[in-house]
Amino acid sequence: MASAADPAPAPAGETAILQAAIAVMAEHGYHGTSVRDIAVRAGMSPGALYHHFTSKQEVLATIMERGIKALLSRTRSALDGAGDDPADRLRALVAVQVLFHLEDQRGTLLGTSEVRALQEPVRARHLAKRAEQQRMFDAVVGEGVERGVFTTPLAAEASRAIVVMCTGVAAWFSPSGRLSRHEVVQRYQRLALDMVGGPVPDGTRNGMH
Amino acid sequence: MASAADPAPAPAGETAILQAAIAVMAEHGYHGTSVRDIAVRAGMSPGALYHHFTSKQEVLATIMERGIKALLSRTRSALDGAGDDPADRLRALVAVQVLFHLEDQRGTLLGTSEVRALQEPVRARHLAKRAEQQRMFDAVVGEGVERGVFTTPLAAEASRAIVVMCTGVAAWFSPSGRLSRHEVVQRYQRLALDMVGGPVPDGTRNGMH
DNA sequence: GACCCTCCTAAACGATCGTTCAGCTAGCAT
DNA sequence: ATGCTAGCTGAACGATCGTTTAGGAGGGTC
Repeated sequence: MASAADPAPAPAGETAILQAAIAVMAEHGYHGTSVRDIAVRAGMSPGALYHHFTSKQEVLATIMERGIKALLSRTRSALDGAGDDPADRLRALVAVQVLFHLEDQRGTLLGTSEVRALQEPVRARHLAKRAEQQRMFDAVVGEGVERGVFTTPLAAEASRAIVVMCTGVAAWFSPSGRLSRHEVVQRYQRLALDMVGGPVPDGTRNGMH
Repeated sequence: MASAADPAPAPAGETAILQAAIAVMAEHGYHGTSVRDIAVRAGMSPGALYHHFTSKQEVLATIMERGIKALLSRTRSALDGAGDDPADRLRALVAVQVLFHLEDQRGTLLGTSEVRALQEPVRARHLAKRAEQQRMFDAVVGEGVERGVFTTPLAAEASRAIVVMCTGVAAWFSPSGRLSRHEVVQRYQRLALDMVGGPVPDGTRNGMH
């Protein structure tokens, strides 16, 4: 019964290593983090790490692959349940993108700044998945423009800016800050729709002065 | 006469070290770059580096301090010459922010991902200057909203998103790509004004369907 | 010619790096 | 009891790290 009640069950083995690596690498970067740093934080000796991973590089690769896979999966299922309206679909994309990077801020910092530390061919695979993620935004924005729901002449630029802006929340958000996660999502949905020239709630449209 | 004609005069001494450090550190990060890497690329032996800097850390500090100082200086003088209209002032800020990060893409990558490698008190000073830079955007957006030129209810979020979006160009821009620097500037000016609910040229305003 | 200063090289320093290895322990199957 | 395996410890390995040191080449000044 203790296992269900523990708020932080102090994970062991592979899970402990991955959590420790995310924490330490997010702060000091891949090359700024030693295998000893990771092992100590995971509560084991340096050698024990090599029972679960073949190298420090494989630890990073595992973190990055699972992270991008989870993001792509959540993004796809959000689109699946978003209906047909381009504005709804863009709101769904933004909600997932913002929430994902808010829930795993340290993982996001790793994902954005340590791609360069990945060795091939993992690095190329990772970049391909990031491009795939971007393409889902491009498609939703592009369809909105085709249908006349979005009026921006800068679909490609707006789409890229939206992804960058949503990823950026991981760099400044604080759970004890002024805004809740939900409020951040709502505001970024509005900003995204403003960028593509999409519809916003009655009485609050920009330029209605 | 050769010195004036050489396209790349192969800098020596301190300049060579700084240029080499920016190039190598932008690719592999501070901890992923050795003093030997920097020295070899600068055309000297590792020990020679210590005639110009007291440590590898001081090399990074010099790069970061000069970079943020140049950005702040250019931003301030852009505002000085921008006139009174909030839209013009925001366009001036965006132009500087985009151009600066396009002209020194590698320096930008360093500036955004290696702040964590800076030691105190340089790190704190650097973060303070970054906050100062953000505050200049906040002030321009805030005044535009006060005057009714910008209609967004999300001034703070839009301001932060604009800075993030403009900084982000360093990550994807290619001089041989589809867009010139000038075109990027113009499009990002438009995106920024869309985000704050500002005026855009006649016949192209969003929502005019 | 003597002196100094700038800039450099070559070699070496101790520390720390990623990784390996021999061996110990606890649990489970036979 | 015996054997097997998973998970771990502690010590050690060669390599590379940031930095220091001794000394030399070259140019300007008295």
